Amino acid sequence: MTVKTKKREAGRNAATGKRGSRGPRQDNRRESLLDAAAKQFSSRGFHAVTMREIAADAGTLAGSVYYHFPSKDDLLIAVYEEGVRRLSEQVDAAAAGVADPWDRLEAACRAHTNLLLDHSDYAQVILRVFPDDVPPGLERLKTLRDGYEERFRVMIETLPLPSKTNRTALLFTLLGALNWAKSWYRPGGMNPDQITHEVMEILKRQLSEKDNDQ
Amino acid sequence: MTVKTKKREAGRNAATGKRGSRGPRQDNRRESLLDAAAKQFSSRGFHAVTMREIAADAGTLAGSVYYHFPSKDDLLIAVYEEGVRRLSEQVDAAAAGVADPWDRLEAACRAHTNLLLDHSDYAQVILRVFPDDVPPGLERLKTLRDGYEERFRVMIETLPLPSKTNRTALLFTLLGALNWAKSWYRPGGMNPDQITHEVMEILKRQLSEKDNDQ
DNA sequence: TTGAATACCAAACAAGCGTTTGTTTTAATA
DNA sequence: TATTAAAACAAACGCTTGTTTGGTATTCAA
Repeated sequence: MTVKTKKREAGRNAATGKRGSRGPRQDNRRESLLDAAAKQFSSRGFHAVTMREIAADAGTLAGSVYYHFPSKDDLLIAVYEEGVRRLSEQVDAAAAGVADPWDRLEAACRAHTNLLLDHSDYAQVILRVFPDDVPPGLERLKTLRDGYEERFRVMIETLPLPSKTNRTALLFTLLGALNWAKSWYRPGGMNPDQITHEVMEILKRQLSEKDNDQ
Repeated sequence: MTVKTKKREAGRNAATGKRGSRGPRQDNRRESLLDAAAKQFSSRGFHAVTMREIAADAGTLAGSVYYHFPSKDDLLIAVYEEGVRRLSEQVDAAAAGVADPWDRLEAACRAHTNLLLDHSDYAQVILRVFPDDVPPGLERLKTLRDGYEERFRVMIETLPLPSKTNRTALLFTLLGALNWAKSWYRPGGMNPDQITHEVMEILKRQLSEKDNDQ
């Protein structure tokens, strides 16, 4: 369950100049395993998924997973990290180069929502799995999520708003609305872009500085 | 797993006039079991909790749970139903007799948020447990949740708003913001009433009819 | 072509799971 | 107080879980 004596120094050796050490092979199944884990964890939650199911999904056996990941907990953490990485990457790319603060925020939210609703099992794990599903890794997962959300806080900080506006509340309202969108995302309904736009309309419509007192 | 042949006709006999039938005893542990299950499910999720833990929490043994509930799935459904019942009760009571549409909605939201953040393990189960954690009961849980949320839809329907306002988006933004509030509910931070108020301020501030075009 | 590191397999392990069973204790009724 | 249903106990069941182990195949640098 908790951290254990690493038994086989699994995975890629970190570029030690050590003689005789070799890099990872090209046919190794680490990536397939991560993909399978992301798919299963995101759709069914951490505890409902078994190592045998993940392994089968990746075309291998439960025992073999342990060559790449020391435990089920670590496998989840690896997926979670990759999820945050991909979200950060997409959101930063979408926001980059957009000058207007509101447009920049909306572009970032659009990327966020798209990954979360459609395009990434990795990202969806972050919504489905609770940090306390994995006691040993709890703090690490919280830190990862906080680091990701930080960029939204900064974007909201730079928004032109009436000075009395509670920007913290605005941040959490925005994130809550988007992260909850899965429950109103039905086939035949609105797509991620539309959902994002509607939420932004509601939040920004009359929050712009000039229209208001103060 | 699925529905099974009920083996012992457990629990309260439904007022059959049958001779010799007796009602439930007063010292029975059904309620303690429900409480324990609500507490555990809400804080750790469905699959992470064992029947033995729930039983121990209620001061009894795993096998004894089956006198009151035919399966773990059914136990969850019972908790979920009670959660929806309590939320509905509190929200309806809070909204009753408030004339102004915005004030009524805020009162309802305040009740909702208070139960969800503070005052009810039962209510919190609804946020923590996903319907597809329990495949056999999936539809039932979805129906329960939808029925509960319906009252918010109705309250938003009666709000005085610019006619172009997307009320569906407003509903989901509101529910998303409130249901996500757990992540910004930290000791020393805002309390449920304050959180609710801040969210409402953001959503309603300039959405009132008169200030706007159309 | 060799040899050693990488990657995987196949089988087992102990522990824990939800559930069932047969029996015993407890409380309310007559 | 005797009776009977309600409730709980105690122990086991079959199965699944995450994980470990020892051996085998595969790849690639030398």
